[in-house]
Amino acid sequence: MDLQLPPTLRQLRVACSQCNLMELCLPVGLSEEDVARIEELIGTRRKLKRHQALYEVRSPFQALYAIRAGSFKTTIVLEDGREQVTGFQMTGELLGLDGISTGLHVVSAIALEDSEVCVIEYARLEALAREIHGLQAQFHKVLSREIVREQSVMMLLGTMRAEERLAAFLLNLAQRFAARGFSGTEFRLRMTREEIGSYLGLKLETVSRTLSHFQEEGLIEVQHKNIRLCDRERLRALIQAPLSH
Amino acid sequence: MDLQLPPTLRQLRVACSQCNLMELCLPVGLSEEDVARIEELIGTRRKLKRHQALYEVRSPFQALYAIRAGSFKTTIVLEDGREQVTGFQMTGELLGLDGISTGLHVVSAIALEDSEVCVIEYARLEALAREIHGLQAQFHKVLSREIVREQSVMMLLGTMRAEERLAAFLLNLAQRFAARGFSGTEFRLRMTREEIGSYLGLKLETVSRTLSHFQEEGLIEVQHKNIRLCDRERLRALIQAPLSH
DNA sequence: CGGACCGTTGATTCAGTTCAAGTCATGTGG
DNA sequence: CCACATGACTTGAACTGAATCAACGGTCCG
Repeated sequence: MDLQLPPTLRQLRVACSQCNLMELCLPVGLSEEDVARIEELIGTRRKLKRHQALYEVRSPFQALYAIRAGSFKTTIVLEDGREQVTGFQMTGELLGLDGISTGLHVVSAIALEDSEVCVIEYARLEALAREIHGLQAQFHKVLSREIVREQSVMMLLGTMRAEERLAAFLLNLAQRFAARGFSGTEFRLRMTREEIGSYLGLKLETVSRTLSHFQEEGLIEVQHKNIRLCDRERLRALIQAPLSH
Repeated sequence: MDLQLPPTLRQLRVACSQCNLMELCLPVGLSEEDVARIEELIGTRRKLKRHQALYEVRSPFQALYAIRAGSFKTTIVLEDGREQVTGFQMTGELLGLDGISTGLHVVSAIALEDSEVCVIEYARLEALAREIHGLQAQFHKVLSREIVREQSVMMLLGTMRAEERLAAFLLNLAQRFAARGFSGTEFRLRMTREEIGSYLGLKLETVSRTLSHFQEEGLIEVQHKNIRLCDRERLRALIQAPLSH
């Protein structure tokens, strides 16, 4: 049946039920029939090139976006031009939640590599959430999870030292790669040192130095954007008791 | 009719429609009849003494709390005991959103003064949100607003200098007091210098020094916990261009 | 009314920034 | 397909904003 649709429409209809991100995305824990109904939600998909904006700050909000492939950063800009990365999002994660509050986006979402998202029209999501209990519950959890995530970033920025921030960052990335079936030990950073620094409240030089330092200590191996975690336990211990010298 | 109920029950039934916080709390923008239905939601109220916990980290989540009177801080604790204040909440604001994600609270909520909250059982809220469109919409906005608020704290912690952080903090408080019908120019801090510092990622000495500095500059008057904003414009300007000396 | 907490201020230290120089990688146009 | 330009990363040296350590005054609560 799908095969009879013209190619562009066929592309629109790759179903949630067929998507290997199902258990990371909105349809978590839903029955088969509910997932079928959710598929109505996914209007279109959108491809983005590296550095392209999925949405910009102050643009009107109408949709959420589920990342199907690739990764993004979200950034907020101060009037004087200073920019802060507020998050890095990868496959299966939802973008756009910031817009619900005022109807305008307060961050920009920029692709870190060529990426593809599922467009979830918000009005339809709200309507469907009223009908499907599990979808409502899951959506609320996603919103709350974002609140919790940001709280741990606040912790990181407010009380941790540079080493601890980097360690927490690497472990968090590793854990998310692992949850997606990739190696949690060896991975490629999709963002620059400057973007990492912006996220962690550090300068790019500090990020670079700290990574080198970790390498000297045998905690990780760094080769450009390729990271290998050699001693996860010590890295984890670092978060509570930073290297003392 | 209310008067015929025993005192304890009467207390339970002070209605949203009678509450002067209505336009700050969940019932924003609802019709009279919908507000009447929301009143079913508000199970009980709870009074807390200063320093008392409304909920503790890791405690099971079943309810949200609307602050009826008083104020709170939310804190998150690292395993080594370091603590971070993640927010200050005042009248009309909602507490407990962090628990939705996992069913356990990830922060503790502590009263900064003798306070009172309305208990909103979460299961009932979800059920009612499925029926009342406006309630659902408003609840999602509240969740999103918290995400946005935390993003601006991330900005503050990640890219601002001590002076800017304090200025942003004071202006934010002023704006919230004003929204509640209090003076946005003169107010009393409900929290200690240490708590402010924890929130802003500064030490209490830095908070104290910076406040003194603002006073020398004629930006504010400080007397213990009483603050008076003398020059709002310069304070605001500070956020983009910190005092250079 | 006494004691613990809260806040202020000063001197010193230090983690991270800033400035600078140079290497390496990437990708674009000739 | 190479050459060159640009952006990304590393490392070093000097600087600085905020932390730390310390001492003291004020206040508020029990």
